[in-house]
Amino acid sequence: MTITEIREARGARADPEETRANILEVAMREFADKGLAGARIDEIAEKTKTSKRMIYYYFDGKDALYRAALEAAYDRIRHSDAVPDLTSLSAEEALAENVRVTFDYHNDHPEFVRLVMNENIHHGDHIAHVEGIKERNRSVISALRAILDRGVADGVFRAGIDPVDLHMSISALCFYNVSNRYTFSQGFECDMTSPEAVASRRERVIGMILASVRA
Amino acid sequence: MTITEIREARGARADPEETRANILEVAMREFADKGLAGARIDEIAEKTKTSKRMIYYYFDGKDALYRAALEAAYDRIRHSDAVPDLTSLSAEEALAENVRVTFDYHNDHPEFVRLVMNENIHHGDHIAHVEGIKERNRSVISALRAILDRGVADGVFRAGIDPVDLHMSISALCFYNVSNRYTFSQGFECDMTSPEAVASRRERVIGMILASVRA
Amino acid sequence: MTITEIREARGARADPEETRANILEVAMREFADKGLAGARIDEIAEKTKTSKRMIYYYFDGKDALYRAALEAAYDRIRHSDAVPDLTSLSAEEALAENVRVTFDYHNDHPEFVRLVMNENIHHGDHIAHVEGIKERNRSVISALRAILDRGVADGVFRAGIDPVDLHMSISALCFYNVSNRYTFSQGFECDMTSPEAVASRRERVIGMILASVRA
Amino acid sequence: MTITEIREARGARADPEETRANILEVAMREFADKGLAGARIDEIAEKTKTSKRMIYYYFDGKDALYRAALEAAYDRIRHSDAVPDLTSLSAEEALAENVRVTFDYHNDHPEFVRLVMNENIHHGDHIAHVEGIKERNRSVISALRAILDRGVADGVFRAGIDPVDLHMSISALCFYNVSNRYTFSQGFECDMTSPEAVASRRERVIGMILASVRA
DNA sequence: TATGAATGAGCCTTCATTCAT
DNA sequence: TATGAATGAAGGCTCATTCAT
Repeated sequence: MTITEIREARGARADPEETRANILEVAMREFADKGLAGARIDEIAEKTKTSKRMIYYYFDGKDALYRAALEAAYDRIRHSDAVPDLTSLSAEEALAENVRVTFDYHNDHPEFVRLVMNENIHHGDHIAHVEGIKERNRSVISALRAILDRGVADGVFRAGIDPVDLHMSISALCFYNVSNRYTFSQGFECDMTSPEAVASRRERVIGMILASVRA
Repeated sequence: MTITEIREARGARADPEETRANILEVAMREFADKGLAGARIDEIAEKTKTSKRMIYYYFDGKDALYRAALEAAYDRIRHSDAVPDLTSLSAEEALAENVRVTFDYHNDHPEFVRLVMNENIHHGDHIAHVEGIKERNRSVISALRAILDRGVADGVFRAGIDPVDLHMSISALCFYNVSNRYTFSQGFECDMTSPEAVASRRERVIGMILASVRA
Repeated sequence: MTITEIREARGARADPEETRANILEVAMREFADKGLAGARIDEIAEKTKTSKRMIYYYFDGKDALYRAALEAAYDRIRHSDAVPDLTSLSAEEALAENVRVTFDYHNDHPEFVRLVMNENIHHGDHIAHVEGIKERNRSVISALRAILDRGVADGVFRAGIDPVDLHMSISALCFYNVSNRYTFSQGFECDMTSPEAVASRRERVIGMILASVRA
Repeated sequence: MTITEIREARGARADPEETRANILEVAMREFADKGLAGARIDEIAEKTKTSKRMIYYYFDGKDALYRAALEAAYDRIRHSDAVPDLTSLSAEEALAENVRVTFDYHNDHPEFVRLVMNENIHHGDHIAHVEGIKERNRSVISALRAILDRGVADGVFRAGIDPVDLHMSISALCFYNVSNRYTFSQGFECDMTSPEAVASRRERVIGMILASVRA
């Protein structure tokens, strides 16, 4: 029994921060699952520990809640160790690790992938309001650039590779595996979610990216 | 004056096929633009040459119309020459051309890409009902397999490459460029839609795929 | 039994114009009774022969319905013979008749008075959108001016009286009797609605106006 | 630094009377501005120096607060010198002064006028609960009666004038200028609020009242 | 006395769908 | 085949009010 549960059992109030976080968590799942238009405030409220009214108390309405959920999803990736320190590895190993971590993050956080899909369905209307994305992205790019530079210096990578372009390729290969899971696996009658399928696909993606930068 | 206009001027009935096709065309655009939940029957009807009632006459309701739109989108790709005859080319040239055509199809038909995104948002619930997809896919795979086999025989491609896996990579790289256009270009402050950006990305995607299969 | 009632008894549809008019009629009464903020769409719908949905079909929402009700109230006064032809009467008799008609119109149409009160509560925000008011007002003023001119020519009225100012006085005395009925009659424990009270007040108002213009 | 600020800085409690008065002041303005149904407790609370909870602490709820505001408005008029001692003036001068003061009071206290309008919108439901009104009114009437009697004795006023009826006329002319400001000035494209317009209207109202009582 | 958090009822509005002609 | 009118269910949101501290 957590402290909060004890409190609640005693009829005491829950922590406001917790209430807010709980709403956000549920909203993230619902918006990821059904999209902005498809999600229902009532349903979100029901799955929450509080009432519908509190959604309007802590957030401002459906759109604002969606934006908050989007922001939270990006926030989470920012504060994860999605891009660990790879300076002790060789350029090739570092790039491989970078891809591996990216692949796993997508695979482990389908709700993030789906929120991004959704945002693209909405022509990216809300993402501009989400702070901190560009900084995060800049650090991703500079990490990649460092690896590329090292690889070029070591004579293992080709020169002239644009890190943004490389990131796009990595991202595309990692994203698609989650985003297009349903249509692809149905259309081609193949498994994309079993641990084995995931593991083997991950290795192939790493291989593709490495092959694309080799000298 | 078109034939239809003459007919209408004479008080004659509009061509049922044309009416149906018109509704479908509008529905495809609307569903691609806003998604299943976001699109509005009223709005679709308004952009149609006929009335809302006809949507229910020709189709069965919103879901059925969405399914019909999805089917039409896949139908269109099937009847396009998206996979032309490449037997006269070398294995490498054939694969490059295959990727090029796929890339261009995605780029030229964002509504198709967006409908597929949407279908994945809906967990692929409707795509099973769409006929003819699997045949199309089988032919895509067998075409790729033929190219791979030829390349292996010619000693230019590695052996043991799974054509489904290769198609997944091609698809991912082509799809992402359209599907994640909004979030990626905003997040990384780069252009993804200018003819130059598209052309250079296309070449890089081709290069990546070729590099990944080379012996 | 009206034709419409017969139709309805037979299960046939009511006349759309009638439906619209019915909604408007009910809305006028409700808005007059409770004000814009106090009136309830649900309650209006309930008192209607149709459903709530139809309010949004024929009008656009609460505000638009309120505006339509306001417009209808002014429309009604415009098409009433509130300002009859008085050219056959003497200037004094004409002015007296003008006041009498104005007084009676206010007394007989409290919902009009109350809608105007309401509009003033809302700082006249909606009245600007109501067409035809100014024309009506101009004709009211020109009628008064004609009477005044005649009276001056006949030597019975003072010269230099502003017809807009005179109309303001007439309007104030007629309006107040309906608008402030509740607070005044309670505060001063007097009757303001009995036929006798109305008749005697009407004569006094006429007397005041005449006294104010006499030479 | 005010005494209250010093108190607050020392962590001392605010003066209860002051808190109450502050709430009432804000409430009066808000109810006058938007009406009972249109005013919002939250908005009132926000404009207050204290919190929403205090509204329920000091008053009982929205309706009670509205009643208190109404009462305060009447209270204020009661304790104003709206009806000064006029015994030293001639009957005509006294009546003129009475009208002038009444006119100015309305003009200077639009929030009072608007609260009364509102109360009439609500069919005078709350005014019965407001104490002290009738006494005030009785004194108004007896003051008028004294002036009338004096004027009759002096041979300048007609006999048989009902002071309540006279007060109704004075009130109507003074009230309308504020209450119907928005619709009248818009409808007749005239100015009703400039100092000049107010002054000239005031003189005409005085003139009308005097003309109506002259022998 | 004071406050932020919480609530449920009810309000305005929209949606996909069907009916009568 | 075609259309304007009609509908009920549900969706998003706001309100006055109360609770626990």
